[in-house]
Amino acid sequence: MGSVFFHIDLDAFFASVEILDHPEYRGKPLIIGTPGPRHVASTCSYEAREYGVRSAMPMTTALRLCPDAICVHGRMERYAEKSREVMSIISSFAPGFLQVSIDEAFLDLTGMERIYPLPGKAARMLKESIRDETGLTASIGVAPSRYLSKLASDFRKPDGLTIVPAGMEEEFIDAIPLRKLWGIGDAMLSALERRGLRSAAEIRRLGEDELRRMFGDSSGAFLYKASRGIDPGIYQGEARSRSISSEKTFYPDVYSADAIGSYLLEMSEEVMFRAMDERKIPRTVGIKLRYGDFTTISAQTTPSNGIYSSMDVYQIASGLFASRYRGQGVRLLGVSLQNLYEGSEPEQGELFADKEKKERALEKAIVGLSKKGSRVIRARNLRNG
DNA sequence: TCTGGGGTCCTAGGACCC
DNA sequence: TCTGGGGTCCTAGGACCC
Repeated sequence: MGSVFFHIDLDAFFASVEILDHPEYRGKPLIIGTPGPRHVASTCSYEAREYGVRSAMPMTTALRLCPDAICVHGRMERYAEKSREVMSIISSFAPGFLQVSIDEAFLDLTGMERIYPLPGKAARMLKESIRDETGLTASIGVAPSRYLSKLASDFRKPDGLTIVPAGMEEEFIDAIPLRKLWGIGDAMLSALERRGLRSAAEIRRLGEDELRRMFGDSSGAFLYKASRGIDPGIYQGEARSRSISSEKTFYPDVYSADAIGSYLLEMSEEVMFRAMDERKIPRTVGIKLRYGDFTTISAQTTPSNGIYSSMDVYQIASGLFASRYRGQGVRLLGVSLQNLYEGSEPEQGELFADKEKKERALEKAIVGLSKKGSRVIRARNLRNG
């Protein structure tokens, strides 16, 4: 009768793909990440986890914990390819498919008792198909809400299956530490602790109005629902692109104005090419600037003239940079496009110079070429072109 | 522990409008 | 001239996720 959701989570996804492609890595501690300062691990094998290595951990720390780990650079294109294989298996298993990241998806099996009378058995079948057809293992959570199914898939890993039956929602939530609830990070955890709230059961004793007063409307409503296992609606928004960004951390810090200029140019081109590829036009350009002491500054502007070429982006980004920069070593630079709307041409009646038209035509040609696999995109070509 | 890169969403204040 | 209320857009910063 009630709702039935699956959350499917691939185990140590990047590391598992590397092991598939390099069987000699099997059984060894493996880290996806570049050794050296200012790098972090993106994933690691379960063998590495035994040493305490975790995702997002600085590589220097990871290698201190596990000096013998094999480190490999991430190969995003290969992972995306493998992800498509898995997602096609999952999406053909049942309707109500919702992919939420490269290695995770939801299925809605509500009302499918005829085909899958036992959700647990269905989940085992799906795990087997994924393993047989791709060589990868997945952990699955089965629960009456998306939110709970996501927590359930993480409950037993790797190759796990956790079922939360209707009526057991609160018991299950109570078995999970607050910090592991989706949407509760370090800041929220401290805010809760400051008020003596250490468990979902304690949060549940407070009314929704009280929680909203304490934590604000949005967080209050979130806590009220999450502590009861009700989906707080985190995955409801349609998946559309709202921003495109590129950023880079340097080691050592960068001081040279020339170097900063060429990085801004390169990143401006990269984000604008991606926008054109998606047939989007940005209304806002932003920059991000981080100094050696980790102070982070962001700035954005929405020019009335419109943004139609990567030279527009570069000029705006340079202007923003110049107006904020306080002459210290730069640890990180980033360029972003926001407020994207559909379209590949300027609005009708919009004024723009001949030069702009040519610039845009040239860039469109380059996007076309790069789509065909050609590797001709180069910042320098445009600079004097 | 010395802190990536790519995203989404929220908040708070100010400008501006009716 | 001492001063409402609601709405929208913009900016800067921050929390959170994978």
